[in-house]
Amino acid sequence: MGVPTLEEVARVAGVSRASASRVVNGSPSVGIQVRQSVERAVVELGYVPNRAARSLVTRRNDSVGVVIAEPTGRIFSDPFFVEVLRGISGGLASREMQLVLVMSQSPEEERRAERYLTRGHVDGVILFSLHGDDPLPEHLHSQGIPVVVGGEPPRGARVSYVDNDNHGGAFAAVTHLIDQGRIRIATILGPQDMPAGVTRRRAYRDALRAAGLPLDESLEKGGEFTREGGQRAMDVLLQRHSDIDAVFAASDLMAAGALSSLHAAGRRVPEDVAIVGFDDSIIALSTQPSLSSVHQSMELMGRELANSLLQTIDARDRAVRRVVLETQLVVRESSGGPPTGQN
Amino acid sequence: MGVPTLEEVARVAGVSRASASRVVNGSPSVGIQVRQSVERAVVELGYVPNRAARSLVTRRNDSVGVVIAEPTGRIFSDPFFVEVLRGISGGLASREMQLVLVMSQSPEEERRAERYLTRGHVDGVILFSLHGDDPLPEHLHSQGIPVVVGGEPPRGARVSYVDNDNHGGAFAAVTHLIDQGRIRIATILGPQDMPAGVTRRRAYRDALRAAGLPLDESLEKGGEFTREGGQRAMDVLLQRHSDIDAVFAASDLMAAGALSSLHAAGRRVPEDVAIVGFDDSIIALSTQPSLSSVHQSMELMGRELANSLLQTIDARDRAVRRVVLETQLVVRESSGGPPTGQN
DNA sequence: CTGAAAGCGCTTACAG
DNA sequence: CTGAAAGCGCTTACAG
Repeated sequence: MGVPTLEEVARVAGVSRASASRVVNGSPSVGIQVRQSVERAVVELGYVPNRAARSLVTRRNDSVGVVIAEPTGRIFSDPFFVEVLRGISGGLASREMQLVLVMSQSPEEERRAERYLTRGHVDGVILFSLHGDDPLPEHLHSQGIPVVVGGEPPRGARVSYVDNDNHGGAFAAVTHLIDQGRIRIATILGPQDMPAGVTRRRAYRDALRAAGLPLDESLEKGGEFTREGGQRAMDVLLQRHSDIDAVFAASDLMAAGALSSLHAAGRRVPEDVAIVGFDDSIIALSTQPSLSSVHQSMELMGRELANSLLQTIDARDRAVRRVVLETQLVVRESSGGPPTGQN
Repeated sequence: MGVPTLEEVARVAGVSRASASRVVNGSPSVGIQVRQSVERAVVELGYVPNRAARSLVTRRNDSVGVVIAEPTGRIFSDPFFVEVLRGISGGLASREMQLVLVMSQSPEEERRAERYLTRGHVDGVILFSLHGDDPLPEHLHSQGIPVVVGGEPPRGARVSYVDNDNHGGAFAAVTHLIDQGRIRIATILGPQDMPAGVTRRRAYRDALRAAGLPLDESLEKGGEFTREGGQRAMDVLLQRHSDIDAVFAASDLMAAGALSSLHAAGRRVPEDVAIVGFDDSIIALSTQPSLSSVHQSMELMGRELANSLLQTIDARDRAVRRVVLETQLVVRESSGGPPTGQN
């Protein structure tokens, strides 16, 4: 007994193994009679195709690799990961494709991962949370492996990607502060070796410019993408300019740090200084006061990543697909929104 | 050309396919001569075994399924997930086992996931973040599939598991508050349909009892495992007892909510009320003041989950393995620790 | 539309 | 210790 095979399905249905296979794979050229009896047999026996056997002949795997390149310790962005994974999982589910998760924590493991991915174990690869100029996406792509990247890919990598509208979101955030009558608006920059960091800075400047406000580099201060980084940056900014009345921080975590700094300096938020973060992560609701922030849907990004990859795999083309997802400003207490738990 | 096969390796090495296979699989009964020439050929050709072909005959998959049963929306515990995944990934890496992630977001998807897992697509399953009395672990186990659960499994499921020492951690937290001279110690309970919630409550009581402090049920108040839940619970507790001088919250997120409530009520933390959370998540460092909390290593849990599962798979036994991981109290500002960023 | 047959790349008794 | 051979469960030209 054990697990039923196609052979048994065919026998029960009274047809050849080839016909049974055609029905199972939805081939159109199958007689209605044959189809029905095979379908009945499948149900009766509880038949499920053996992936390995199928894979051996089709040379497909019905699986995609998902690479999280984040080294340990950069937990700050963790809350995103699961959301993205959820989205990918959802996007893959309808196709019965499985999600093979690859996390490399050491250069050694990274090499192993790359070997694994290039040896035809997966039909395509989704990469996200890339640091700096990671050569992996271009590398995979040049080997003919369908690849799509979450976020803007490293320079020089001619691969498909799905990104959030960082510019639009940051622009809206700064414009919101301006609309509140703020005129000395500082910014806490994200890492300038990450595309998102660079883009959010550009949007900050563009928004000031659009409003006719003067640019002043001393109102910009970067730091690590951490709470402490945000706190220190805010300390410095306050020291430079005691008249700052608003801050746009490139991440919620940095904004939370800035909040501490402002608190320590005796500034009231939002009365003295208004502040807006970016991510709209769980942190935005944990701070006191609650944090205005730019919302981005990481689950949607995951779903789009899956869709893009599936399209590339199906099309077998080498076209570069780009998708930019809308972001949205959520106003909370820290920039004058109403108190308490609005979602 | 294309990908080299065992056949080619054998030809280059001048041996039979069977011998080549034995070398690749590390069989001991192979002559040194044969071994060396095969190894050379493997390197020369860059040979990597075809998983599908191997799987077809061995009836193993070299993959384990990881199920995250968490429905969308319960993001609060997200930061854990990636850490656990990282641990699992690390634990699996040495064995070249792949991690197939299964996230089901609807009952429909859950059925599909279960079908997938029971059809021999994976060699074993790791489950975590189970809610209530999920029948899945027992179900899989009864079908002979190696299973290990992260956290205490649902009642009635006789399966292996890895858990954090919830009792020890909570006991230490409450004892710490007592040591600080606090005598009216309230607790914000976690969901009582989750083992962790029940155990932490029991530990709270045990600690009070051990110190000779009276038990008082009106000092216990539960709520959802959210920030708002914590806030509301604290509101109620303060209303019941204006003389509360300490709080043990069953999660950091609830503690953050309690902090807001205390703030709104004009209580100073830790001067008037000391507070300790549980999880030592990123939230503990985002609050103002920083939050004392019980640390648990979710990455370690992941690693142990992988190890346990691998053992079960190898042993082919049905033994129930239990591992309890140490937790550790981290004292920060909210209970009298020194200010600012100690890790 | 349907079936007989070849073959995907590997492992593993079975002999020797 | 080594090799010839069978067989894992499936798909897919190829004929008809």
